[in-house]
Amino acid sequence: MEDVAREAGVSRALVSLVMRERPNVSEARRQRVLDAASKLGYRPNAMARSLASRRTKTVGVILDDLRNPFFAEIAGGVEELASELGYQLLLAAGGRQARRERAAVGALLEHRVSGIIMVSPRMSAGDIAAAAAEAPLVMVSRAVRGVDADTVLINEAHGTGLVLDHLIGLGHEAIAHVDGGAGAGGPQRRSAYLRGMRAARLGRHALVIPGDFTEEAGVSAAAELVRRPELPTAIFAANDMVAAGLLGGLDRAGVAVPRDVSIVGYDNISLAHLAHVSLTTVDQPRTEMGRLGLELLLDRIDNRRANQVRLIEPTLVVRSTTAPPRTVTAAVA
Amino acid sequence: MEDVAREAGVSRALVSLVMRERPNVSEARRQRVLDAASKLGYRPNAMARSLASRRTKTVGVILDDLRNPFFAEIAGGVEELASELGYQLLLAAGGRQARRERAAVGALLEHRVSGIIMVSPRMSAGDIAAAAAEAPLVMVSRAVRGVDADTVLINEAHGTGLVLDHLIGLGHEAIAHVDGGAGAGGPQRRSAYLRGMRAARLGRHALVIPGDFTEEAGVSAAAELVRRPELPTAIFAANDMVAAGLLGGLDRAGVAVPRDVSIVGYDNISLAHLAHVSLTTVDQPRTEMGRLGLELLLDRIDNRRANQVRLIEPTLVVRSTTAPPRTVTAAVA
DNA sequence: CACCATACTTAGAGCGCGTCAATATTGCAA
DNA sequence: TTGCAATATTGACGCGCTCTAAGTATGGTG
Repeated sequence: MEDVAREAGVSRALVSLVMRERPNVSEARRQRVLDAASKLGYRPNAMARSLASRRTKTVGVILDDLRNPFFAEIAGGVEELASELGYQLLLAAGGRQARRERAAVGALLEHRVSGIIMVSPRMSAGDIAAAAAEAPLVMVSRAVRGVDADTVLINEAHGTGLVLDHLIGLGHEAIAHVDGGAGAGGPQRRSAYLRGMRAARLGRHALVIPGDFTEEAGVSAAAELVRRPELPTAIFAANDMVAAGLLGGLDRAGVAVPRDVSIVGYDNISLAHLAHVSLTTVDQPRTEMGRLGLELLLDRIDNRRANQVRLIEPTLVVRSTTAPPRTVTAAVA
Repeated sequence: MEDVAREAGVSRALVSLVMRERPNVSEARRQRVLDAASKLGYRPNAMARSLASRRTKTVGVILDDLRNPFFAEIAGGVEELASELGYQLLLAAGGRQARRERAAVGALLEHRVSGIIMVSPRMSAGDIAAAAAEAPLVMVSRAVRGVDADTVLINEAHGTGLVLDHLIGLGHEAIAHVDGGAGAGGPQRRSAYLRGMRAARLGRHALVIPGDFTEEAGVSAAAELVRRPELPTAIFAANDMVAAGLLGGLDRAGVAVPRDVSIVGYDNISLAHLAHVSLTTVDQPRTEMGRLGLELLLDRIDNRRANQVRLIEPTLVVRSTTAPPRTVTAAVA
């Protein structure tokens, strides 16, 4: 900085003012400073800057795994807005392990990120509260009571309701659910499913196949279902990966979709709309979720205010894996 | 740090030694310091640390877009290894625009990252050389001559060769190619395709449909192909997204795959192995590419040595979108 | 003319650490 | 006892910047 000042023939303070893009600097001097800087290849040192100013232009993002498109797309949304606003992104994956998540939080805090966005963390509520006490925190896709943080949530009950309404509207009664285990949204979708089935007086048809959010879970759920004496006429999968596994597993077992069984997924990941999959599914606007998460975070950083919960309404995307049940079709024919 | 020292009844220097996990500190004092630190909620300040030590435990990653699984999975590989080694990841997307990429590089350099991994950058060779002059650089999926950087490359010629050998082995002659435009690997695959066709004395059948790496390109390529008097018997798509678009577009046009046309993709992204897509494609080990990129980068950081180029050999994954051409099948029948 | 806003300089403290040299303390073996 | 290595302390400097306070120069306004 000294060198730049000397080169431009101004004081070090003025260089600092120019670098921070502060007003009350004449255009002429500004240019001379910028020219000198680029001539000398000078770049302000972000570390020194944040040390001195006690502020950072970085936010941390913690997610499960970048190789999971759901997380990658949310991170993409965060990144998009962050780069628009000149923020930097420090990214860490927790791999569904509370221990790794805690380590990630620690690393982010050591870097004094100005805030943290956690996407469906697996950590305990206590750990989350501890993190929230040290930095502004926004949770996406997980709710924890009594934590000083903002939350971006999908209205899972609504999404599940859309699925059931769609299937029941088609005439289905035997609607099974392959659940997502303990992961984000899994329990909510399962209980909304059970509630919905009872509300539609289909409680006796309710059937939950345990699973997780992987394609393998869908494959083995398919195997389990075909072993049973009777196949349900529709299956609501906890997410699209599971649905894809179901599609594959049922296909190999000679069960035609949607002729023999209708399938609905959840997430609307990119593969869902491919013509050869064409999965009926619940769309979650992931990029928006990421952007909204960062929006809340930045708002929280500079205006302290009450915790907010943003409920995002999912929508149903009807494609080709759902149709009226076989018996109904037969009756119509 | 002062406070921790006071609380533990030791000197500030000792706290520093403990925090840096240096040897020659007695276990007893170590524990006292760590206890005091956790009691006071002390966290070393990574900014101050790197300012003072002139070293950073962060690496920067620049890619196109996290919402593209290809990039997300490479980033996932980098993240995986980074977290194993205690490195932090600063991530930025360039959105295929040289301007944004330059800005991202600038931001990373201001943060004094200890190195940068660029995944198929769009920037000019000059810009890349400039970046390489300021920080250790590793490029993944793009080669630039005369730049002081390591490179992780896919052997595109080999991958394309695998595709053509497979198709020609099945009896195909009219093999078209939907190309990927100027993006990473696109030109290489196209020219390897053209070379391969000529080498197989099929030059007269060579047909390149311009496209890019999107599903839409595949859809419109399908439309273009069916408008022609004669359909090729096989199509080599520049990547899986294009292949997926082709599958969808051909399906809507009533062209059956692989009965009427065989399709081969490139990348083996997660959707490719789904039963309902089951795309024959060329597999690129993306996680490995990411890990290898970081490995090279860290090696470069602490042992200055000659530039390395690691050529990764892709493999062909034969699934259900390829079969002998119709005429041959008919002849056999 | 005094007055004042704008532009710029000077000087220096301090952000939270790492680093280093010099020195002190301890335990333990010879 | 001496000696020595392993531990620990002290004090000071500097990393590259921000920020404050106080001051100087310049030009325009009433």
